[in-house]
Amino acid sequence: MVRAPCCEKVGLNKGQWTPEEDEILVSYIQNYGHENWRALPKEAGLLRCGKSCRLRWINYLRPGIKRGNFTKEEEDAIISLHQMLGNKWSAIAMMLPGRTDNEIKNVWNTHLKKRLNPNQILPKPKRKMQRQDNLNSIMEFSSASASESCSDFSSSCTESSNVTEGDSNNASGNDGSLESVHDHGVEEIDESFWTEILSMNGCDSPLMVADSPIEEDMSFWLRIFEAGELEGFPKI
DNA sequence: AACCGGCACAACCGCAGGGAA
DNA sequence: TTTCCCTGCGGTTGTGCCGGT
Repeated sequence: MVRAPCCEKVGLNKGQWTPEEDEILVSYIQNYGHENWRALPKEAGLLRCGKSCRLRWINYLRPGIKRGNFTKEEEDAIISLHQMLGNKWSAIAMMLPGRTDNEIKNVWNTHLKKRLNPNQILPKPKRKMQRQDNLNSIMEFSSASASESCSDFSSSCTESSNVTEGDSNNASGNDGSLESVHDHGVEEIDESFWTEILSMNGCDSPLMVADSPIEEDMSFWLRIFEAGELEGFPKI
C-alpha cells in the first residue's frame, strides 16, 4: 500500500520552532482545538507539517508539561518501568504525569542507560508489538499491584491508563474543544485522578495533590519494585 | 582564543494501528 | 473485505551548549 505523504513538504519550515510559531500554534489550539492535525497548520497559517505541530504541542507547548531536571524518584521510576516495559516510552510516560515520552526517551538514552550494566538492557522490542500490549502490560502490572497493599491505588492507576489513552483519543476525537486539553489539562486531570484515589483509599494524610502527587507516585512504584512485590519482575 | 568532543534536547522520519469510507 | 487517511509511537538525527585541551 502506498502511503500518502504526511504533508506537502515543499515550502514548509523545518527545524527549531520560533516563538512566533509557538504563539500561533498555541493561540489556534486555544481557540479551535486540534481536531485535525493535518489540517491545523494550514488553517492556523503555519508553514509546518501537521505532525510537527502535534509534536511541538505535545512535547513542549501543552499545558501541564513539567520542565526541568528529573528528580531522583522519577529517574528510578523510569529505570524500573523500563525493566518491565522496555522501550515503551509512551507507556512509561503515562506513569509520570507531566513528562513526555520524548523527554523520557532522551533522559534514558543520555544517561539513565549508562547506569545499568549492558546485559541488563532489554533487547529492542519488535515494532510489531501491538500498542494494546502496552496497556495490557500496565493493566497486568496494576492488577498485580492491586493484590497487594495498595489495591485501590493500583486499580486507580489502571483507570489512569485508560484515562490517558482516552485523552489521547479525545485529542483527535470528540468535540474538538480545547477545553478538555487546556482547561482540564494534564495537571488537572491528574489532580482529579489523585483526589479520587485519596477519597477511595480514605487516606487521612493529604498527599499534596495540588503541589506534587508525583513524588508520592514515585515512592509508591519504588516501594513496589524494591520490595520485589511484582511476581515475575526483577527486584531492584 | 580557538578548536574539539561529548552531552542534552528538540525535532524529524518512517512505520504500524485503528477507524472510516 | 479492502483501501485510504490520520494519529501515535519509537528510533534516529540535527544542533546548540559546555567543558577540556
